[in-house]
Amino acid sequence: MEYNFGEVEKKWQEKWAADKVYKTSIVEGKPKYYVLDMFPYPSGAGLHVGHPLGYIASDIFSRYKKLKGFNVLHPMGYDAYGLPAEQYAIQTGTHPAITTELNLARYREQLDKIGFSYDWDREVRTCDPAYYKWTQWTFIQLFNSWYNKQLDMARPVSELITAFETEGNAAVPAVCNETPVFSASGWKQMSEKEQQEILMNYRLAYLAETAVNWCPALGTVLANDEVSEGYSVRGGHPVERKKMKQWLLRITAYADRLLEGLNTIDWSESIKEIQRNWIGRSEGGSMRFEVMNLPLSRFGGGGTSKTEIEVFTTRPDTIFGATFMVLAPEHELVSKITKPECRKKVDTYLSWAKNRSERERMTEVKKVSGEFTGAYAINPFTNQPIPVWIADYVLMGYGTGAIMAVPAHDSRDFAFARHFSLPVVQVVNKPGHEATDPVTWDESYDSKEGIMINSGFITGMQVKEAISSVIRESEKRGIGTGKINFRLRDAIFSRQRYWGEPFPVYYKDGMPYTLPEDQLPLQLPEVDAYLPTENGEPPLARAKNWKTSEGYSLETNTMPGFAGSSGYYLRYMDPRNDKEYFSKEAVSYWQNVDLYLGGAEHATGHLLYARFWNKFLFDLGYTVTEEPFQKLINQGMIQGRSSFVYRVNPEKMAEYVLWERIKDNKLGVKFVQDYRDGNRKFDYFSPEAKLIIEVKKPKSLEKLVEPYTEYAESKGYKLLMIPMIDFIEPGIDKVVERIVAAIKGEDVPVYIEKKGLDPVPIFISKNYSGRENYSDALHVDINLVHNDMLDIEAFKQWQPHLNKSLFILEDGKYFCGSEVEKMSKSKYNVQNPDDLIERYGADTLRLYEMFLGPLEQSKPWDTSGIEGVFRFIRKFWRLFHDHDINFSVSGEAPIAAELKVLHKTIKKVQEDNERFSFNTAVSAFMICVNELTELKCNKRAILNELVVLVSPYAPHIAEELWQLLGNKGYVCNAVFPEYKPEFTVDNTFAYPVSFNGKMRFTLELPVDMPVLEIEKAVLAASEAQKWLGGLPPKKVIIVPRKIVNVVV
RNA sequence: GCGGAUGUGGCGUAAUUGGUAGCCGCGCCAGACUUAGGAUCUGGUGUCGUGAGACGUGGGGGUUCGAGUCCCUUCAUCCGCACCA
Repeated sequence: MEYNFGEVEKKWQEKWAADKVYKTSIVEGKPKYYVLDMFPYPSGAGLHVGHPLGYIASDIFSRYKKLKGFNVLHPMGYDAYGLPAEQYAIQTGTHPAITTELNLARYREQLDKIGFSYDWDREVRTCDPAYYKWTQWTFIQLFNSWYNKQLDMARPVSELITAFETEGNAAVPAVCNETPVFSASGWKQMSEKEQQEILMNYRLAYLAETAVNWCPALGTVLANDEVSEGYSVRGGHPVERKKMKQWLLRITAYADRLLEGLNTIDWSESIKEIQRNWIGRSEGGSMRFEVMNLPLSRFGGGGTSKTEIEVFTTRPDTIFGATFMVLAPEHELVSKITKPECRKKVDTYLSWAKNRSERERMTEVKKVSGEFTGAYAINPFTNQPIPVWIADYVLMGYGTGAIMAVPAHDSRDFAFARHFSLPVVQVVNKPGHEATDPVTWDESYDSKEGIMINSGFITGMQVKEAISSVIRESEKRGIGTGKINFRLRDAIFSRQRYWGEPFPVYYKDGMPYTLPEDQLPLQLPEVDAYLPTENGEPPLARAKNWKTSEGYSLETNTMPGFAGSSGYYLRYMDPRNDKEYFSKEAVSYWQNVDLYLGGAEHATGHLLYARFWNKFLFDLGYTVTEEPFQKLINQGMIQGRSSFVYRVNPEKMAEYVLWERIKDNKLGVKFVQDYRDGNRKFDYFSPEAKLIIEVKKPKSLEKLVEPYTEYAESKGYKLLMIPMIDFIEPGIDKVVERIVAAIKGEDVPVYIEKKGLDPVPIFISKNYSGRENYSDALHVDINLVHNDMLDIEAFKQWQPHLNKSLFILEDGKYFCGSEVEKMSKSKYNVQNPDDLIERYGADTLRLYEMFLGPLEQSKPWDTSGIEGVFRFIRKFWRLFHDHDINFSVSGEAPIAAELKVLHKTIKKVQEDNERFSFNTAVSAFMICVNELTELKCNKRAILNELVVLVSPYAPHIAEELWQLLGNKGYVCNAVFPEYKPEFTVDNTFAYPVSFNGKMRFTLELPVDMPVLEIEKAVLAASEAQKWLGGLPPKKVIIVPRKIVNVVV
């Protein structure tokens, strides 16, 4: 029987499910291996072929590890909260849970058809109360923790309270928001509310008024990683800065550990680099500059209030070159220090800067703008007064929102100084160069290489030495310290949306408190609409009785998407536990994820939050490893390959084709195109033949016959009016014949009346020369195209208006064009896996997706190669069957050649699996099957092993053959065959013999032949004489079992 | 502008340690079979050249007996970041 993939695949999928073949449990003593796919969000569109690429790879690796004796954890579940379902709910009123449920079912159905080895008993969904109970629980732990810098870990807030009660906050080594210093007695005198407000500055989950990314279109705030270039990543809506009170996670406390941890994990360099950039650690110093002569009257009375501007700089060494200062427009000191005479201009600048969108600000980076405040500060090292400016190239969100400007050694400061004619002083000298007058410079010298000049006590030092000297001196004088600054911001954790986890938080006296853990989960309430209330409160404010049993009102924000996905890999270890997040036993056995597979788009979002989440739980003693994902592989994107048909513009085509026939004196007379005479314009005109030719639709021509004839007669010209339809019927040749006749002076009718045809679309095959001059490319559904050939009948049925289409073919075929683009519905290039499985089966799809190329590389999806893989599957099947396709294997002992093929393949496939080179492994299978077919090998001893080898890639056919071979149990529980080198060794080696590095011939010699004898044998070979040309060789290089190179 | 990655036949790719460039597959060409099909099988297929042979891994240069692989330089494409002090 010819291989019936449909039947076989269905059969085994059902058996696997019925027997729970992929159910996993802890087996003490057996080595574990945890393979995880990135949490999918099941959208309404279902899977396209790009999604399963990673799943297939991880499934192959899971199955392989299982064959190698590992206890493999390979779960799957869904990130089920998300904006699309909620947007749909807003539009239609359908509860997002319903939409989500539908999408999940469809997703699951598609996944099942591909034959994955997931343990579905471990499935989790973020929107399931049994799951989000633990998301809420983690939030409570964050709320009740603070970060101890000294111990470098999170500690309970209760410890903090004890410290405040005994010694106040001055000596507490915490990462916290700015908090006034208080003593133990000060703490005790505070009201509960005041104490809670203080504690809020320390908590790892805290409520604060901050500038947030507000997206009006989505009606919610977004985290930094959810915004790109001023637009929301999801949906592409504009985002603006807005001050709001929001929950935040103090991820910045972990900045250093998040950075350090990158050195311990096996991730691609590019993702690590993206994370490093995102964390943005920079080392430098913080320095305070005193502002001179403040207008004291503004503070009511002649106090001695000292105002200082604090700056952060990575180049404290250049302080002697700091000739002015710049504050961000939003800086709190701006209004305080601005002199009355400058106030008007400053205010104008402030309102201009404020009204500028984020977008404008980003695109106009190169435009220099700013305003002088009138104030001066003292450079603490030069003791010179330097002007204080405001400018929006200084960002409030980074450092202190103020800088000391060193125009000689910072390109932005340089541009600013030039624009406003501020002084530039050189303080670093380029090694090996003389100092020059900065007036002559075209750009600043930003390098960290050089010797200090004009710099007081650091003059003559190297930059590096100068940096530490200045920091030391600043610390001594109490005007600054060494400081490390991060670009990373705390993560905004509130969303003004319905479809997300409710916060386990209620408000008492305006202060937030967390619910007791035994009241979790706090379930998402029902609402009458998924929109904000009239007063702009989030949708949860619509819920009836959204209060605790004591009557305190509950938080109306919900958590963001990354809340549920940050710790899901932990929950898979023990997914049905209702007492704990996960048991101690489970986490100490499964530890962390060994192999994590997913797209690179989560580089700064999920992958950073999950690492933070895990580290926090590690500090609390729940997780057992610092890093959640040991090895990360980012599968490349699958792009779409669009197909095009070319719709002819008949008028343009007729003109183009005709011109090709009459231009360059081809008919013996010269023609010009687009001839003009006054207001009249004609398509072609030959002054020699006094002939005008006009090509148009019959309808247009009819109207023109009269005026044109009149005109032609008045000028003594001949006139030909050719309806476009003539080019198709009777055809271009007949048209040319008429023109030739007219040139010869024969009597040719001006216009032969013709009925215009109904306008039908005309499509021309791709390779007609000149086609691009008269046709437009239109996307055509890729399912109507095979190997770039259009299925014309199917195309006509595709859309009603194409029904009567005409085609201009090449060799009776219509060839389509193609282009690589994003896979999208509107481009008709979406390939859905179900169609391919229907036609070729899941095994072929799995093999083909792997065969496409290296896993991490992006590539266009092109089905033209799938036939080859399909052929391989059938050829593989035929190895086990005789001519009449009856199952037939022999029990005979295999011969050496067969064993060699098998073991060569075992070795290759094992190595390829280990290095995730699945494309080359598929090649190896093809080679193996080709060679065994050649050898007519149907021996059980060989084929049994081969089936195991193939099973991770093509599990269904492998399972069927495994059973036909008479084995007990499932092939997925078999043992990976052992490679035996003795079967692959040869006793001869075909040496490639090169002359001057160019391969000329091969020479078969015994493997163990000594070098000297090889040389003799090579030089004695008859082919060698030709290349030696009678001369003795200069040198002979022999690498045993590799190569011979003769230098002449 | 900065950072990262990638450039090999008509196409997807292979070459794991510096050692026969182009494996495997698609496509194409020729042939066989045939109930004409988008089936199967066989052979061929980097470029130029009738040929011996020459050339050939984006371009240029270098190291080496030998370079797709190492070094320098340059170009192109893709991705990420971008006033980050």
